Amino acid sequence: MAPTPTGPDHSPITPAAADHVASIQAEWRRERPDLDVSPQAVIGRLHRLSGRLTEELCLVYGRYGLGEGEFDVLAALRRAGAPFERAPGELAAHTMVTTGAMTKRIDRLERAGLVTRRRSEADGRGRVVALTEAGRRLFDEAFTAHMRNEHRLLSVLTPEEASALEALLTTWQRRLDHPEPPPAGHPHP
Amino acid sequence: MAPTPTGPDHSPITPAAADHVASIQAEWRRERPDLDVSPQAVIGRLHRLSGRLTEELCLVYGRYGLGEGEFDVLAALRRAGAPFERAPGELAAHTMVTTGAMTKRIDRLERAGLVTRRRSEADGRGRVVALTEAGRRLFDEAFTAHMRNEHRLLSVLTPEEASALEALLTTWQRRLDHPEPPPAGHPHP
DNA sequence: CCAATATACCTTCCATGGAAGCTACTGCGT
DNA sequence: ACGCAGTAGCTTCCATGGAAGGTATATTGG
Repeated sequence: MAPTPTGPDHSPITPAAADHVASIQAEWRRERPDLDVSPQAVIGRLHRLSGRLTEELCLVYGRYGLGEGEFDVLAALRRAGAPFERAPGELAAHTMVTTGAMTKRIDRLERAGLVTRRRSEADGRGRVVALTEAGRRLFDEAFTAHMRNEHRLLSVLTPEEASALEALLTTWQRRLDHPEPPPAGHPHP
Repeated sequence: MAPTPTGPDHSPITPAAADHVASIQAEWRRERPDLDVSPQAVIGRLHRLSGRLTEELCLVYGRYGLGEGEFDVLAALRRAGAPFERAPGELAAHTMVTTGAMTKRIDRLERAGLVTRRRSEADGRGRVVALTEAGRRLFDEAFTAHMRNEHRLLSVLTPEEASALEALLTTWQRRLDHPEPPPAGHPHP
């Protein structure tokens, strides 16, 4: 579905509800008055906003012939620093996909000449994926554009808003990962 | 076996970095000191948290034999209110997928006996997708569990934190949709 | 009424990723 | 040395969704 952000009418796909989530909540309150659907106000909006931002980011990746997956792999290699090498398993862990998916991402990048794959000298089971010079150049350019894009997307928030949002997101993630840290005691079995 | 003093040490796929995003930013500051990567603090965390929450939600969907897509379609039908009917195009718009994807979702739900498909009487081109009694029962049960799950996930935030987060997310989404609303004027042709 | 165009859904093909199993290699215990 | 368990990456199959085009029906101008 072409989002056509510039498109005039196109109301069918984008109900253009000032706030889609709010109207969904209203419908649930009518249909299931027995439930408290207030968490959707946060979780639903987070989900939608995340999707919206990802969509925008992918537009930039696409300009460099990259998908989100390929971009992430190149980023992990670039972040490693010279000589820009990592094992496939490391890359899979960093980008949160299975090793099977990583194999295929590396296949595509190798075919495009952006990375090379060779056997590890230290461990015959292992492989080493390395950024090629072409890969590093393309990625550095793409990443620069990517950061420009992220700045643009974030620029509609004030620095205070962005900072408050960052803190809340960090807190939430941390508390999900570590359910009960405050009450000291019980080191548990 | 890894001692991991404090580490919950789960799967190798989840590096369990206390804050993965922060360490990624540190790497970028070392490798690309020319760029300001601060937006990642917000966008990266939003992306990761969204993925984490979606994962948790899908676990509940799965307990009822539903994928995220099917759950969304059933939700849109259920929200419509009795007799729980909508056109495929409406469903596609509500759930933000293409009509092609919607056709396949409806195929699966129809095969599972959760919805029916019939021709529209008013418009021969149109179809009407309706929740079956079995579909409504299954979904109402699944949705109750889903909301319990969302309450659980949100419960690690205080009501004040949740409310602040909701406000920030709403603001961001709104400003992305409507780039320049404040300077009143130009009702434009 | 007929032709031309628009609409609504479906079909086909392709891209991507997960799950599970396979293969090659390492490293340890005997 | 030798064999076996563990590890790393790869392969296969399947599920899901997007893009583009096809088909049937509706609508409109003549």
